[in-house]
Amino acid sequence: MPTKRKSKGAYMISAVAEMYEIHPQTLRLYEREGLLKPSRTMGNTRLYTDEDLERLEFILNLARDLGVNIAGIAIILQMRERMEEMNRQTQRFVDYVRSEMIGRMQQSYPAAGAAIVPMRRRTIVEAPEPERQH
Amino acid sequence: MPTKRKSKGAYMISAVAEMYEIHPQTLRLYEREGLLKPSRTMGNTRLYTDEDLERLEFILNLARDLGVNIAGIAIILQMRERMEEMNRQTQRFVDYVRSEMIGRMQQSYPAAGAAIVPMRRRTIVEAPEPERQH
DNA sequence: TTGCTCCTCACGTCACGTGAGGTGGC
DNA sequence: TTGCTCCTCACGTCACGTGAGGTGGC
Repeated sequence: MPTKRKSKGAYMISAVAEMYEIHPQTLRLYEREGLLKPSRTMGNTRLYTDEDLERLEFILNLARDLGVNIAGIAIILQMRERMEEMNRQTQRFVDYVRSEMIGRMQQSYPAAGAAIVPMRRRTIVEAPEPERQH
Repeated sequence: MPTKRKSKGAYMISAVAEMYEIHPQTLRLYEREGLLKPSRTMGNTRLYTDEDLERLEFILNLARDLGVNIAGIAIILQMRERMEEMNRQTQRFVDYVRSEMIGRMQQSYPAAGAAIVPMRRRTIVEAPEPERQH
């Protein structure tokens, strides 16, 4: 017996439509345009994971609140991924510098260690500001 | 006697329109929507600098080739600025690490210096790929 | 005067969202 | 059977680009 919710964190289209007050056809449109890629059951029914829903929330924020069209959302999604990758890379580099060099620095330049710590905090950037374009 | 070109690197609207095959009204529209901010003469005539034109090229790439609407372009422009700022900051940090620590590192861990150099090259990211969204 | 500039108003086109209509599987 | 799913086709609305029309300064 099918239910709207398939398993922990996997939703069928009508459940998602209800949760986000979005037309099921719109969800299918977003998939057709490449914004979402939900998995499917063997019977070809779409299954949205929590990860898909996080992505959907991001999409809806852009589409509804900011008025961005589908082409723009596609670009922004890939820029977001690139920024996240850059941040991961920067973070790895910062961690490397800290673990390999801080000890040595503290001995001769105690002030330098302080300069590295705030840098680390600023590298987390995930999404654009939800500012309204008048 | 007024000319289309005001001075080195400052263009009046019809010159810009001709160069990029864009309707003058479209340029005014982009300004009204906040994408471009050309300066003005004392007589209130728009003057586009080379910097404005670089920005315009970026906008036209998004609008014409990728089909992004104005709201999307506004978001993408501010994400681009943020990425550039992140890169500048990362670059400063990398330069700092290199100048302050490389000498010391080379003495005890010669391989570590090599790991820093490639990191520096990857931090230059300016614009999204000009891929067509089918 | 000429050829540019400024502005506002209005229209055609197209993308997006939504609805209808018909199908099929759990 | 019921209530979901899938799909395609079509329509209304709105944003974007463009044109017209009237103004003013170099």
